[in-house]
Amino acid sequence: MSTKARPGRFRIATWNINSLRLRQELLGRVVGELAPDVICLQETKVPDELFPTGIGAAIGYPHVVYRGMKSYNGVAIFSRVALEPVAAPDWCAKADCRHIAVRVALPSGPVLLHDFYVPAGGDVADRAANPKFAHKLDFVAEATAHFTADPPRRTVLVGDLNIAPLENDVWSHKQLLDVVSHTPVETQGLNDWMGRGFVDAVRHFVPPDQKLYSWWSYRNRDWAASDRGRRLDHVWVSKDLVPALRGQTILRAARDWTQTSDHVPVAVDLEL
DNA sequence: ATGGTCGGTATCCGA
Repeated sequence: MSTKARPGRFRIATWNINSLRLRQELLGRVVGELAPDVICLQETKVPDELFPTGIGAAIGYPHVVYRGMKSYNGVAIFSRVALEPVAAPDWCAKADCRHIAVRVALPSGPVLLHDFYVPAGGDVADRAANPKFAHKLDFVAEATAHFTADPPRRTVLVGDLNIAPLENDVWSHKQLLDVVSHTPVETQGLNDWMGRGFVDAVRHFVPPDQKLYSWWSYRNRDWAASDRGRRLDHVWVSKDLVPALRGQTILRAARDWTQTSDHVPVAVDLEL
């Protein structure tokens, strides 16, 4: 599969950039490698008043929406085609900038696009003992309820969902069953959410017996040799868009870039 | 079994 976008195709990428200001140049490098039409970011870690507003135009993405805060979280969408902001709720009654939504003005009609940064959930997989884990489960449950009331059509949902749902979305299913990101209560929650009318667009192309990761911890001397990855970053499409799916790319090479994020970009192509 | 490494406005917390 070509890694370059082709005419008539709509390529959407998602990347947990782990500080937009620190990695502005790498964002340009992602654009050079993938040439997505739209790129969704998480963990921008920049408050709106300090957002680097010039970089969108500088890398060929004049349409930019963002929702950030100091130090933590933050999401942003850069686009080559016009975006219309869509109201996004506060989840779990927290104004913590984990979701932004837009309509993408494609010639064939608008596509609704959601960019999510689901709470990581802390270290202890116990709702009662760990408020961060409770927040994560509540966030996923609220999002599920949201899409129950409003089933998706012509919708793409992307982001760092911080859950690796399949056995081969982690380097060791057995060893990670008790580790936050792969516990049964989380994977069940994620599957319930996706079940509200979405399809896993990357797994549409890659069979479930094949290992697939988008994140490797910084705490590993040699991330590639140990390859203890997890697939935390996802692209879902509403069921009506499944016939339009054309391909997927996980830019594993980006994990080797100098001063890179611990997540790599994930892209999906649609014929729309 | 343990601890390992990042980024932010930071000498700790979140990942």
